[in-house]
Amino acid sequence: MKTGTTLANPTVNDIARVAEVSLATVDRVLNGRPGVRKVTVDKVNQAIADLGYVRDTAAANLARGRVYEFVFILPEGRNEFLSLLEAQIDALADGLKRERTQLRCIRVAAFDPVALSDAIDAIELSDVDGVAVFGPETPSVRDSVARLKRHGVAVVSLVADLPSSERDSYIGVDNVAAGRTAAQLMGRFLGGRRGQVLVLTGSMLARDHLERRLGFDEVMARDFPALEVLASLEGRDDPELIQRLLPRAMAAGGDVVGIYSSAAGNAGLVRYFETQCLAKKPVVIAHELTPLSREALAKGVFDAVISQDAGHLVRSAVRVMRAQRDALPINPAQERIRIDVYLKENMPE
Amino acid sequence: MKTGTTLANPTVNDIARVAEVSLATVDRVLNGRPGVRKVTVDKVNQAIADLGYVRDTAAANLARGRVYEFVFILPEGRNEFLSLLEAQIDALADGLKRERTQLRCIRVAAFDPVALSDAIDAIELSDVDGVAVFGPETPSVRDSVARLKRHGVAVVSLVADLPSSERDSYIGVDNVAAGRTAAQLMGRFLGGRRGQVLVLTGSMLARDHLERRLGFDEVMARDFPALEVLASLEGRDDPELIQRLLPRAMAAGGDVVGIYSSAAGNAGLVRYFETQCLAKKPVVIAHELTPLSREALAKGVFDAVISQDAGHLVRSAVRVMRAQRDALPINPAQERIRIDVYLKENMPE
DNA sequence: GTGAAAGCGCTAACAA
DNA sequence: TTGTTAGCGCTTTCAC
Repeated sequence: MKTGTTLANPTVNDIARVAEVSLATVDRVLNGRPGVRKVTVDKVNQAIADLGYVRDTAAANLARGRVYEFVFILPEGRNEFLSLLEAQIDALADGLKRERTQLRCIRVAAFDPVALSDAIDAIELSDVDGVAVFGPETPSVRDSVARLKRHGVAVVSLVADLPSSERDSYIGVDNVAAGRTAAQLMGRFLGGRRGQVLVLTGSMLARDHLERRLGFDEVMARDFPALEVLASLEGRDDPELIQRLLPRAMAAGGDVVGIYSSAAGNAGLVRYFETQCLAKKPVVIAHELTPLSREALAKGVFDAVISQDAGHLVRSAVRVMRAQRDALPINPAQERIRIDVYLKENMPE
Repeated sequence: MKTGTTLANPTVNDIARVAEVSLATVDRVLNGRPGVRKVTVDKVNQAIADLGYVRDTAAANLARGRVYEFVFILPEGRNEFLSLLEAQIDALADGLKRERTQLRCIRVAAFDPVALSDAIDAIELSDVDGVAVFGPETPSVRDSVARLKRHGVAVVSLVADLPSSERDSYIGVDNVAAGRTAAQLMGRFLGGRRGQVLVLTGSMLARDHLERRLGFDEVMARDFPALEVLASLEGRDDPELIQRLLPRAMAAGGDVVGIYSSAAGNAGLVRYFETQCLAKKPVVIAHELTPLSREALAKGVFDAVISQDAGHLVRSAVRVMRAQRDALPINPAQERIRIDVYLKENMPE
């Protein structure tokens, strides 16, 4: 706890005095603006180092009258997780107005790389400070991201990473680990039973879904060889489609003792259980805590839900983009999105 | 996303102009200072409402030259969770220096109400804005908290609540729910096995431990009648003591298939498993993710860990105390501390 | 290349 | 009871 710092923090005035230059020059050096002799720059930097100066961002922004403009690009589609995410963006946007920060939200056709890169390309570079992208990674998307970066726009990938693009960072959970977690819970909850496990996925294009499946298979194969994991059912996050596909798959499987719903579109799954009357309900593990999955948990239809906090996701995205724009450091621990595990007992609220 | 607001936010100057008063008067009204006629107050408030004014906190703090002073009171004792908490306080303190916020940390004898209230009473009221208290609730502690509140100091309870005191809010998990979660996991992981479950607790004085036990018993009795929950082993968060008590309890139990370690002092538990060589390892559920419990999880000594994020805890405490001091609203969703469930698959890092 | 001075939105002496 | 004014730490014209 002890601090050896002088109590009064040094200011630009102190730097100016020590370096024997004017405030304007200090500012120029501080912000890397041209038009200062090298010797002067050195003098100022020396003073900064000597005094242990740290810039007061609040004061700087006040003086600048700076307004941050961030845009979120989300897939279209009315699934519960997306609604949650958008609600959080709206809520934060409201609170951030007093902090000179504007949030905007764009929706593009889901699982459609062209639509996504078109949307990114349509962004007016001049009045945007950062872009948060939730969508599939393809060459055209990579190019669009590269264009943003070339123009100094902060870019983060949201929920699903774009690892080979130039995005500044990824805001979301480690989806492979999330899949592993689901598998561990599935295996443990099944407690030695044998049988088949059905996996519901969204799209093979979606990196998050793919990674979850990877992690799930890995742990199932390693730790629970008595359980047979069936091929994925591609539900495209579409409740109707899922509800249609499910009965067929369940029948074909033979002895399905577990269902892992690794994507969105839980509504279809829930409705299936409402209409069917199964002798022995399989263990169900799903993703994302939403009003729908909460109810399913409470009623015992879902046994566990793996989730990521939507509020944290958007707050984190904004913090990271702002830090990136201001060339300020971030706190990695604070920005790490946790893989939340919910049983009916630990649901928040 | 659409906003109907005028782009240029109204400032105190606008209010002054519209209300036809001076800046000083506006400021007085804004800050509820006395010495303004009722009619004038009304005029100003009218203008504020009409313009939809929201105060720029950054500018206000800049002008005030305000420095927040917050103190954390933690129990003494070198257990891993406390170290984690203190490390987070130190880390945040460092980052907060540039935001005019000072954090201090006091340690008082654990499980000792008198020491705690003495420590609270010793706080210099004049130079403290808020106090975060982690300790047992007793009449003397309640009185000490009341004294703080009388002097306008913000008070939050940390980790364990002081519900009948006048603390402004509680920063920590719902410990009853945490206990319930532990029980659900225990029962599910045991998958129908019968036998006994040992509960390790810290102190009967510690509200958090008590509440966890309550929740644990509730769910075990309701959902897993085949499992017999034994009386608590009071380990006082002391690894040595725990290591001594454990073998006896295990032997006495007969057929212990599960251990719920509801408090700190996991080191003793881990050491016990290192020395003993059990035929069939019981399912172990512990609290708080620390370097020690991470390793135990990774090695399969612990099966699950219920936790609360130490970083979140202290950031939240600071945000809440600051908001309280500034009479500003908080975002309850952001301040809600989650009950984290960790398996070896979803450990962060 | 460098500096003087005004101003961002707000607060706090000090006058009146 | 109210207003005038200087100033928080930083940026930014506009001169020199």
